[in-house]
Amino acid sequence: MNVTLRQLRIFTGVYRTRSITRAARELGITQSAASLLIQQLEAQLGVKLFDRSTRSVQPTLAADEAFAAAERMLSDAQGLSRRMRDLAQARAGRVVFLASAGTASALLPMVLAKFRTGHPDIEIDMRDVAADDLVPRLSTTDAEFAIGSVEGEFADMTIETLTSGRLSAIGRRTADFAARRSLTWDELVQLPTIAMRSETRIRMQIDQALSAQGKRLDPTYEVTLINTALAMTAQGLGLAILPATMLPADQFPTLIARPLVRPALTRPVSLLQRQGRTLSPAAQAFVATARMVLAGRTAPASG
Amino acid sequence: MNVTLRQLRIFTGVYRTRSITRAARELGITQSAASLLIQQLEAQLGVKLFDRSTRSVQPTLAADEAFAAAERMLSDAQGLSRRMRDLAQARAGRVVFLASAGTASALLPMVLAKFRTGHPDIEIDMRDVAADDLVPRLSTTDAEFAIGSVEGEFADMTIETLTSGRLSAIGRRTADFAARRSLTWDELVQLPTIAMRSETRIRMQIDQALSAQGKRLDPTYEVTLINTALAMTAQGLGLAILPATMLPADQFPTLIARPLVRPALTRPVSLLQRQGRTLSPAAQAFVATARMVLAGRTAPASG
DNA sequence: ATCAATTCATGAGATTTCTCTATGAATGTC
DNA sequence: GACATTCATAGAGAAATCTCATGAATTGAT
Repeated sequence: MNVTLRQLRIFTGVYRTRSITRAARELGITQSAASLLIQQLEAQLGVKLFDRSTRSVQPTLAADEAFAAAERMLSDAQGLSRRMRDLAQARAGRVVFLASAGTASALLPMVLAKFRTGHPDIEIDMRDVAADDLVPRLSTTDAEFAIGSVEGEFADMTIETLTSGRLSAIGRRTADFAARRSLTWDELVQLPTIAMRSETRIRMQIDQALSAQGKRLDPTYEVTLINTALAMTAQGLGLAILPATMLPADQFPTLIARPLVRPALTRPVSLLQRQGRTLSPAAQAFVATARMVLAGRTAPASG
Repeated sequence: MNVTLRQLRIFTGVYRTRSITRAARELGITQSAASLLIQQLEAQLGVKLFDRSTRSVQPTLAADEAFAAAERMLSDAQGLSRRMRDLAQARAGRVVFLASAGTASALLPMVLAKFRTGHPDIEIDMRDVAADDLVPRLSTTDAEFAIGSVEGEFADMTIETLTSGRLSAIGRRTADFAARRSLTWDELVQLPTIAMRSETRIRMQIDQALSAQGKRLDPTYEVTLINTALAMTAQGLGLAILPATMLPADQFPTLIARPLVRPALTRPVSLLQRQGRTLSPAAQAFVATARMVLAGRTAPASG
């Protein structure tokens, strides 16, 4: 057999209290059990640890040395337990995940803010990545999950839609615009529009869908960053063509979104995970927060 | 229950080999036992440590952290075992002991030399002390034993005579002197003599014994250090009056000792130990060496 | 597609280990 | 000298741990 932490625990107790009886009481075992544990430890280490008589328990020199080592191991053990408990309760740890550029800039900041209030000590490593890279990167890096607009099926991946936004026209809350329930893509032709540059995934989805119907978006402005589009819209330069989910209400209180129809397009925001890999508790907590925050933003099934 | 080293041992094995079966084999237990231990550890830490399927055993992030801590504890445990084994076998450690000034200078150097050849890594802390202080110091300091000329009984102390030297006249190996079997104290009066100063224990013993018989030593020279007396003798300044044990043959090859009689006096060299306190293995080894080396020097019972 | 092989999980039973109670021996106290 | 305290030990019972047998999932080969 081998040295056990149990033996070390009683050993340090005896060492400190200079009494088997007292140490046993501390640990909640009987004196005889403690006596036996000490004898075992001595046998396993091959060293006398205490000179004991019925009246006194004197540590030997070897015990002095052993004590230091034992204390260290026990505090390591306690540290390990505590650390693991913190991890389990998502009170500590680190969340490494991938986010597509659009999601990272427009949608995740509010998730991050919410998460931080509940889990202030968890480190977050959000890596923004081109949407096409989400799946390959997730397979190869240490990221635990990915959030972004991904459609289709992938081997060894599970996909869960967190929210999906209808492609919308976003504009200032004018009486005119607010009165509309929706707009058609055709109507946009007559209006100044701000769309994402055609290299972006959002724009590609739009162009594909429209061209299938023989239509075409011809924006007044083309930008790279979602925030730029929104800021320009807030300035009255035109209507931003974006998924409704991408509009942070608190940041742009003057703007409202109206769905675009004919065709109605939706853009999902999905959570990707590697199959058969549990998320760390911290990641689970983060995902839960994301679900909660984003669920409130899902567009109704139709409208 | 609590985390055990056993669990950590199998945990690190599984972590390294990525296989419960292989780790179990390494530890010499069955796969099912290993599987169980991992489950226990997970339960106790409250964290999933491996994502396991029948085909793969993937450590989680928590496992990465736990592994480092576990490795540390295990290597501490091994270090402890090894260190204790070294101590037990007197391959390491430290011997702290007291020696009376005379013993320390004349008798112990050869013990130390012998001991060092057999136990090169053991540290020695020899504290030389006035003979009267041996007992009180042994009770209060961390010295494990004491060597010196002590007679009588002491509470809580055991005394063992290691060697005893007859009080002798030490002189150069002249034909005249070598022919003598012994000398009487009375004969000394006509010879030049070198004795220890009257504050020393050796001298006090002599003076007491002689005065009981109405005699008296009247030395030509009085010195403090035994070595001084011997060096002077070697120069032919006179006969040194010392216990025969105090003559290191290798250091003074020209000198020989002849016992003094009427009265014949002996001076023991004793080992003092605290009762009920085991010596450390290193100290035991040292004491064994001392017994061995000094036994060869004990004067025959009479002659 | 089927079959064999590998690997992990689980349940039952056996074994080992642990712990407790009871008791004895030693030692210091009043 | 009686008493109280403390450690050691023996025996019984409880708890744990291990092994064996088996099942389920997955991979690779035929």
